Amino acid sequence: MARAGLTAERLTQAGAELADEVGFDKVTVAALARQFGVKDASLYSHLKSSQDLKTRIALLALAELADRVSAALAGRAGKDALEAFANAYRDYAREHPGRYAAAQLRLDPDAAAASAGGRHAQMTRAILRGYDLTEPDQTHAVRLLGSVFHGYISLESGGSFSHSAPGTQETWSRVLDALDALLRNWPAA
Amino acid sequence: MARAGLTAERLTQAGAELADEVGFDKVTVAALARQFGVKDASLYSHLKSSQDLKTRIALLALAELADRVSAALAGRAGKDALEAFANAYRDYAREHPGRYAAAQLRLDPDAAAASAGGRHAQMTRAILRGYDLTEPDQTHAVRLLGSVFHGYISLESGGSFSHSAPGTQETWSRVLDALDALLRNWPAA
DNA sequence: TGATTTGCCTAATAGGCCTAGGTAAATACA
DNA sequence: TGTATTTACCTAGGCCTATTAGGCAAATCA
Repeated sequence: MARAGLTAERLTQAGAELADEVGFDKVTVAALARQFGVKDASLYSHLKSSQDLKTRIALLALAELADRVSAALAGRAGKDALEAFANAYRDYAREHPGRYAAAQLRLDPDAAAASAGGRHAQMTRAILRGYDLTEPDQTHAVRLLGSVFHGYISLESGGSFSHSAPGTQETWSRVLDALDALLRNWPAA
Repeated sequence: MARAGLTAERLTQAGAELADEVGFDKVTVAALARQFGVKDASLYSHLKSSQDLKTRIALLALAELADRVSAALAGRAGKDALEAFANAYRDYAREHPGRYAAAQLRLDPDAAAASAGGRHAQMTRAILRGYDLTEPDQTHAVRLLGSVFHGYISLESGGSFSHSAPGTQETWSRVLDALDALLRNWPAA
């Protein structure tokens, strides 16, 4: 009987594509096995568990996203960098909703350490170089930016903004204006 | 054989408590049946499906949360209202992580219409009465506040802020300061 | 008290996760 | 090139969750 040529990498890749098509929560070992025309049990030679599969997809997404953000950020500073950064996240979430959902998976400490999480944190800090903030305000600002972007993308994709005017694109760009203004005039403690 | 006295309401309440104990995603029909010492199938006289159970818990959480926020907001305006509002959300999420997660469930249009979602939107707008914003900036600001609070609570509860100094409480209060400053000086388009 | 409703039961199907142990295909090696 | 080893995939089976169909007994009502 011909072999399907499974590897952890191919399974992870296929799992990521499946996630974008049907939703991250519907990525199951069984569904993935179906895609490759093999039995469920066969995947366990390559994956430790269903959780392992999900973690791998999350790590893939975090790395892809970090690459994109990094590319978007190259050569930019100030508001230009802020916008590029924010748009890179939002665009990725729109193009790859399943992967983006995977990137929100809570990782165990080992996986988190091996993830691109550190790159994301560094890049967020890099944006602030264009603004005049010192510690601990820089950390507060990093956390605020993370919250706004994550929150906005999450609410927007959940449809929370789709029931009222104006359009979300307009709000997005006004929110970026507002954040830029805030970072330029960060209130003293 | 004595009856357990199940009703949709008791099941929803117990499901909400279970969610806070073990996580919303671990609330299953089977687990709930176990708690009441009945068979899984028995719950289907009261619930349409597992999805129905989750929706009911979500509606319960949204209503409870709206009540809390409403109480917190009474008699306050300006920054005072902003802080009360934000703290009401954050405190609820900390006290009831499972219910808070349930409140993020994406509801179908029918359930959404019957939910306390409208009250939440109204209350967010109410905060802005203390600031000098007109449409469409008011809507932009509502969306920004929703994004920040949702994003912050989500990241904080996921542990994203727990690996670095300073503490999240300090950041939280500086973020509220920053939002207050931003709303008082909202940049013109 | 008898009739009706209904709450909880048993039984059974289907799907997902996962382990143990087998067979055949690919690879290494002599 | 034939043989030995590794390994990719399979069968079988156990356990968990979701859900439906149909039955009996407890509660309720006439």
